[in-house]
Amino acid sequence: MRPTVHDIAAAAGVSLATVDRVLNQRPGVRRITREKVETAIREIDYVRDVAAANLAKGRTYPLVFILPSSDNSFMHGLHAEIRDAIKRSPVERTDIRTVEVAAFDPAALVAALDKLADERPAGIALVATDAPGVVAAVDKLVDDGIPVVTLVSDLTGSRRHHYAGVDNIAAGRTAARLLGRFLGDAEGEVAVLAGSMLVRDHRERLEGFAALIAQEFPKLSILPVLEGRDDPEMAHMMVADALSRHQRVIGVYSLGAGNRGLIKALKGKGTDRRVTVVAHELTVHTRAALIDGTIDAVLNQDAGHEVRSAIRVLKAKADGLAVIDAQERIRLDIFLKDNLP
Amino acid sequence: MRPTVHDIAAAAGVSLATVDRVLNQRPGVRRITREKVETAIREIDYVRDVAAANLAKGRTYPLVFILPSSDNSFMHGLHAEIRDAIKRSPVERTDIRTVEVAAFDPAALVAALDKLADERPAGIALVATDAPGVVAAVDKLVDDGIPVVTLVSDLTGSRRHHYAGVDNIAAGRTAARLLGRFLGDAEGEVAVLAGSMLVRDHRERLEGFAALIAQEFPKLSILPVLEGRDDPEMAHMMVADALSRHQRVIGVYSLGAGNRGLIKALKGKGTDRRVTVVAHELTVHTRAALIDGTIDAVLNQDAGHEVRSAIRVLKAKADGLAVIDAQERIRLDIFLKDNLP
DNA sequence: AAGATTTTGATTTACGTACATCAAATTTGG
DNA sequence: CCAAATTTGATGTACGTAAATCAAAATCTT
Repeated sequence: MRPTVHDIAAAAGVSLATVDRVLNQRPGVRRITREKVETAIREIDYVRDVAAANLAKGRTYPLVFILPSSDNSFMHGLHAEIRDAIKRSPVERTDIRTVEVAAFDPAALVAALDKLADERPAGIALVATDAPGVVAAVDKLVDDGIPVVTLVSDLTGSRRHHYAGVDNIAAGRTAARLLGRFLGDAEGEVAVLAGSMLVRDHRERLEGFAALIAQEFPKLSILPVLEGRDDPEMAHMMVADALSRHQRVIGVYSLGAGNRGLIKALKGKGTDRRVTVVAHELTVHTRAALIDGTIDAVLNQDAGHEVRSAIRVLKAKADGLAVIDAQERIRLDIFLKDNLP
Repeated sequence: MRPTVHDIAAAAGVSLATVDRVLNQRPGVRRITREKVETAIREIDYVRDVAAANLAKGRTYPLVFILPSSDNSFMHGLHAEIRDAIKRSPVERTDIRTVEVAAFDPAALVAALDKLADERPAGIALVATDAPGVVAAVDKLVDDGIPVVTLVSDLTGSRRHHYAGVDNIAAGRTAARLLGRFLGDAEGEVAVLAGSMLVRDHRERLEGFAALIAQEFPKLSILPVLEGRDDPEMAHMMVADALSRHQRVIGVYSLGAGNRGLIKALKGKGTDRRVTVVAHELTVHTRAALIDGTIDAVLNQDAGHEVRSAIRVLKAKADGLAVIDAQERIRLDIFLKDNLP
């Protein structure tokens, strides 16, 4: 049988009340006694029954998700997944609230974070905007003992407890290798469609992509990045224009969220021209394009996994428990038309 | 606040004891009363607090994993993951036992399953061997109300509650497309190395692979399958032999677990010859081969995810709870050298 | 060594559910 | 309509932990 608080008391030769004081860090215990209890805990290999503890405390986990108010299908998907998580709240003892913050606005994000410091939720998940002020605000929360995880976009240099998202440099490299290998020996140009170079994940994807193309596929040259602001109209115009102006374009890497316009432009081009396309984010549109052959591969991060992982990690950190690293690693999914979910 | 049994009692106008009788299916409740309580449960949207219930019951989930006694690195990995799960048992209230059964021996598997019917564990996970007798044995367990999930290898035609594994036909098709696209316009032969065609997952992978090659890559022809029985020596000999006898081999699909021999054979061949290789299962060997360029892509199923998913599903089924389908879908991982974990 | 202070112990209640027991009420059978 | 059988209610204990209270003991001050 699993050891209980009673076993600790017996092993340490103290009363239940003292064990409780130590376990819950209540005052009024001498150093020596505290150490005696802690030794006993280690020796009998006690782990607190979190379920029983939560029952006794009537505990819930107030969690806050800070999200940019971006209007693209990935963010919509993320919101939907959070709503699903909220539906599961009674069972999971969570109490999830979302806070929307203007996209790419470090000051607004810092303000939101500072406000939460007073509120003291059990944990915070945020889609980070990369700026020194944000790093400082996050570190302050961490110092205050509030678990923080970054979601989708990481915050390097900060002491956040965890990052629930993919490695975007690796994603860019993977896209480059797929495109390069799919194109074989062909020589030509590659167009890159991004949302905005102000976003860290887009920058990182481009960085990885460009590096690997330069290193391993010298026959391919990358055209200046098209920044479509994840807007269908704009992306359509830019891609159509690029395809007509550069007849040597044989590949496209779409690393942002504005794939609707891209797909339209690709379908509009002459059917004689074969363009190999790698895009990010699996949506109804990219899925259809994958099936009809307009897109050759889709890289994806599963928003549902990211949200559930963030919640699991925040709860675990709040309880001071270990997380299963392998379980919480967010994988970069590669979809061809044959392994669609 | 979440409704409790007291709220049910109040809503239904009965006593707590009656609610308890209904909830736990104890006898001595009139039809009408039972229905009244059930209506109340639905109306106030009651969900049993599983944590509290388990606490009261002192419940643990006795689970049994039935595994083939195969000696390959994937199965070793699976065993390791189960051992990890056993370490988490105190926290997860599981009590996991593994049963080893001779590989590819339906009779032995049926015997093991029948034996478990008496033991009545809270759930059973099995690596299925595909045979009518096994289907019948599994269906009997299901009829007895014991949750059953298949692991790694499914059992079509049975009424198992869940399958924790990948779609192997899709895996074969994905391998075919990767190989076909990587080879571009080249014409030549493709060698397939399998463990044994007696194993369902290997058969299915081959089926998907051959179908897609025939359909979309007519310039490639598939050589007769090499059955290496997942043995390094044997695989080495067979592949080396095939490579020397068939000078037109430009691609290899290794769909089994015996990649050590394959890698050795590939490294032994003349360096002038370029062979594109897609293999299954990420191990230390395939990982190294991917990095040094001997292998071009690795398809993988994460044994840890499969085990944890199986456990979650079995517990949920035992409690009559819903599972999050998206969370329990085991994905086919595609690894290039750039997105290795 | 007396009193003040700190530390420890003993005990109780609570969380939401399970399960058992006994008494009371209701229904059923004859 | 009475007795027997069934159904329902009332109540208490338990699970492992949290949290509070009050008394007792130990330690510290001077």
